[in-house]
Amino acid sequence: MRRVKVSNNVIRRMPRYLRKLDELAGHGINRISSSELGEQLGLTPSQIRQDFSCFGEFGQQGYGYNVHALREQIAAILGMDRGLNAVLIGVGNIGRALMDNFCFSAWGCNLLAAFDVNPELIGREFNGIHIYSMDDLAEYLKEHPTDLAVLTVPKESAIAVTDILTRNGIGAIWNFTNVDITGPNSSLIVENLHFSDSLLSLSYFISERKDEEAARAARVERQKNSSKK
Amino acid sequence: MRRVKVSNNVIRRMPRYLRKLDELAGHGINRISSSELGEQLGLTPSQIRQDFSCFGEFGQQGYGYNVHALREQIAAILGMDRGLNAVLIGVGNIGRALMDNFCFSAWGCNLLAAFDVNPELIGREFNGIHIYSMDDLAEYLKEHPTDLAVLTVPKESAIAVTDILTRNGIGAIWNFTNVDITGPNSSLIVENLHFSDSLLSLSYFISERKDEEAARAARVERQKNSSKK
DNA sequence: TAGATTGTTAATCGATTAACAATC
DNA sequence: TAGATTGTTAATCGATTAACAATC
Repeated sequence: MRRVKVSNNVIRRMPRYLRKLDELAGHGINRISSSELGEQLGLTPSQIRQDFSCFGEFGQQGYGYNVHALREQIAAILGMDRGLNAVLIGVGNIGRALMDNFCFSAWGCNLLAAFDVNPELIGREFNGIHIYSMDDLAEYLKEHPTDLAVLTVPKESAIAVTDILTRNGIGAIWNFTNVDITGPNSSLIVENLHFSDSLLSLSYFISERKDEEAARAARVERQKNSSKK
Repeated sequence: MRRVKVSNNVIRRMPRYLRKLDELAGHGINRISSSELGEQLGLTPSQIRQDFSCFGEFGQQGYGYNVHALREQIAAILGMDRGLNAVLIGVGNIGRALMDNFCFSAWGCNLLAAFDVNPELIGREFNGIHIYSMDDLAEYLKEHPTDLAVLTVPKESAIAVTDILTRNGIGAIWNFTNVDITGPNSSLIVENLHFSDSLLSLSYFISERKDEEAARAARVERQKNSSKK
């Protein structure tokens, strides 16, 4: 199915396609053209066809795409059918929120265990997930091959925990800490979810708009003044 | 300070620069060149200089950049000195985690109020933030000009709540729901933080690597077999 | 002054868009 | 068959990188 080296931008669009297709399927729509899909997603039809063509030929001339079939193709491309095994490190507020409310299985992942240093949490279960002591992490990973670790520890321990994880064979980290954990040399796959980066981008766009509005207001004001004399 | 229309990519790099500069300042470093910064961030010196030059001239030939001064410039660019006012809608697990643990003020935002429909939550306070009834949202927004809303409601109510927010003057939303809330026409600023999109991208990269490894293993196997005969 | 490093202009590279033959 | 729409090749656009004069 996979062919050329696919650019990051393309990959980041795939989950959006998936969500949209699920939505369409939910509305009972089972056929869609690239132009209609583009309309709904704010993308050009060309781009959509280019994106899909990185992975294969999923459409049919004169018809478009079958919503269900395309959805399954994209799910497979994203690896949702692989049942990746995950552990979660750090049962603080975010970790807890993920354990309780984030449906890992809906995205093809199995969250199998959680780890924390807090004795009050160790041994408990949230949403069916057992919480182990951090001391048992290395041992656990040796016995249970694990595809990814969800990193929700305080940022102070992010680097140290990453170290333990990589030394014990973890190849991918979903990083919720506000710290960059990519070692320059390592082949570790890191997916960052930096809340603060996201908020700061938003802050930028809000500020930009405020500046534009202020500039417009100032222009109007100047005009009023100059027409007064 | 601002000059040309700045590309999205540039803006997304700014928070990373900020974090790195904070880190450097924490280590007592007060001078850095674009090449050293590039080294540490995995970017080319050219790109870094280009990025900064979108907003002004912050360096000095033969010297480089003053860490503290540059940090302040970037903070200002991102709007961290504006004290944007925020409300949070939906005090579920993620909402709660943000209220308790996310330091809005560290990023120049004031989280001033939260809203929920749950009578057991209404009237309570978490981390000094009062929780109001959703019924009071429209009224609150009329009385308190608010720059952004943090959307942490269940995805079923995301669209309806977005509607209320925009009708009452909210111009920007930090969207934690797994739903696209951008109306095609509206000028609403939306910053998405889609957990599932992020996880699926990670899943893709893990799958890609697994496929590569499997392919390599198969190649080795074939070679072994062919050399056997 | 000589060395270092910026800010900026030009060159390259990659991603998006347009066009169109293939075909359902 | 005629109309629609794909997959793909070519053209355009934008972003990154390289080069270098300006200057601290």
